[in-house]
Amino acid sequence: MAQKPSIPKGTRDFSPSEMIRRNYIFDTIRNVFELYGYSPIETPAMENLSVLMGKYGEEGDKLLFKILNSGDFINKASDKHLTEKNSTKLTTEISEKGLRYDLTVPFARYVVQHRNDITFPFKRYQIQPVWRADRPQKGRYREFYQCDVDVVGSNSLLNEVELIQIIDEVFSKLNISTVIKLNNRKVLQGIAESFNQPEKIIDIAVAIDKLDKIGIDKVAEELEKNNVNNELILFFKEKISNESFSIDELGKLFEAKNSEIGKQGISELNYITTYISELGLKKSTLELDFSLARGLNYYTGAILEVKACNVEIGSITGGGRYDNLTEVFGLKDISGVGVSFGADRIYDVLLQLDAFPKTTNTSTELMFVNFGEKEEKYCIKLLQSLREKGIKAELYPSSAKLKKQITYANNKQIPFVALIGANEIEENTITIKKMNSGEQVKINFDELVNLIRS
RNA sequence: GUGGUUGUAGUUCAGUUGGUUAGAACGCCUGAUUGUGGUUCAGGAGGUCGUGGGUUCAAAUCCCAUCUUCCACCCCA
Repeated sequence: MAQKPSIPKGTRDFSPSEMIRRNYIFDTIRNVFELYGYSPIETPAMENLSVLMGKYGEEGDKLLFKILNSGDFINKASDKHLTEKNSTKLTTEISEKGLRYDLTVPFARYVVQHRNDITFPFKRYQIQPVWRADRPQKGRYREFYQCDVDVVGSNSLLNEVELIQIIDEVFSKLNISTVIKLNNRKVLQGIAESFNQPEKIIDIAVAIDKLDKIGIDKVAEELEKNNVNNELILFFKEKISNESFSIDELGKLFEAKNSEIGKQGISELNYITTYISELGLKKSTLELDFSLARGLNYYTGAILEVKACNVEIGSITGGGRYDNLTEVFGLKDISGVGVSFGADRIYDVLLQLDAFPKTTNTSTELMFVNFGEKEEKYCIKLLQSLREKGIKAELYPSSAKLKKQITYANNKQIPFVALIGANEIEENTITIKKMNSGEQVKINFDELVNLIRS
């Protein structure tokens, strides 16, 4: 009769064992964020569409989940748009809220809205789910978590340096080797400017970003299609796609063409790489990659992306500097820079590398077997004392067959089981079964505490 | 959004050119073992074959729709 229930496309349930692992990732990331002086905030799952629309480009708007207005929304829609069946125009009349697409735009809104309560520079982190109406694939979901760290109200490049350190710290704690790819939008702008096509910057960015994936020839094809001039295409073909092409060469180009923006991009990159090479990284390598562009078009300065070594998966972290994000909400001259860790992909990477810690101390350490009413009353007091000492313990809730109770402990991987029957109560002892060996010992309460702690 | 792919027991999967009662392994439950799990042995439960419609004497099998899964594009964490 009842149909099997299900969940929407691209969403997932998480079992206890998955949650233990997910929390391990979140806890690690959170600890690093706090170590670097960032404070947590949260924002609502839904935002007004006016906040979200237009921030992610045309494609992004399509990927927003929109929420229908309450009440008789269709009655309030205009007949004109209904009969025209114009979805875009109709949407604005029947929906005014949407689920957040990322954490950066809601954060910008937050900063503007609370500007009087915030002392700048404002360093915050935020770990919450986001939603995208994308077609799901592996490592790509419609609901997923982002872990964002941003600092707004500071132009200092020290922030970029610090973010790279945070990335290195997080992945070294998670035991993942990574490559951090770094570029600067100003460099790309400088290139576009040097070849007299500054207006093509977006097309160029979108095309060149695919270099690793489709190769230089296809990139050139796409640039041609977008009417980018041959001189520029040739430059990409001969220089940018060439491994040995250096930052100094690029600098010379900008000198020759007198591109201020390009020169600035180069000096920013040099600042960051010099700092990082002095500080050193634990488990990551920092690489300049002039083909890195990133789709989100609010970036204006440094852009970076992190890939895990030895795992075929999209980028697991990305971010950059954005100068004008708060401006669209009416607050000028506030620059921000931040990165976003993709917890779900990090989970997949850890799984593939088999890099989750073997011991998870989050589950029960001791279980009391339940022999009956009298024993239960006796055990529950011991249980309370153990919990007060910080030991994770539980009492089997009914006096089921001993076999069933021990099977339960076995499946839950509880290392110690306490058997307290009439004899033990009389003797004031506790029989402990060590589940890994099957060995049993009779001890007292203090000895038990020491045993579990050892 | 475009093109392709997938769905059978709790799980992973068999299932012949459409043909009687849809199978296996693992898991689960019961017992051997009434105070003892992971091993062994014996037995048992569990499926309107994703959903809805169609073709046929007859459909898990063929057709259509729909949902879901995975993949490529697009885009991205």
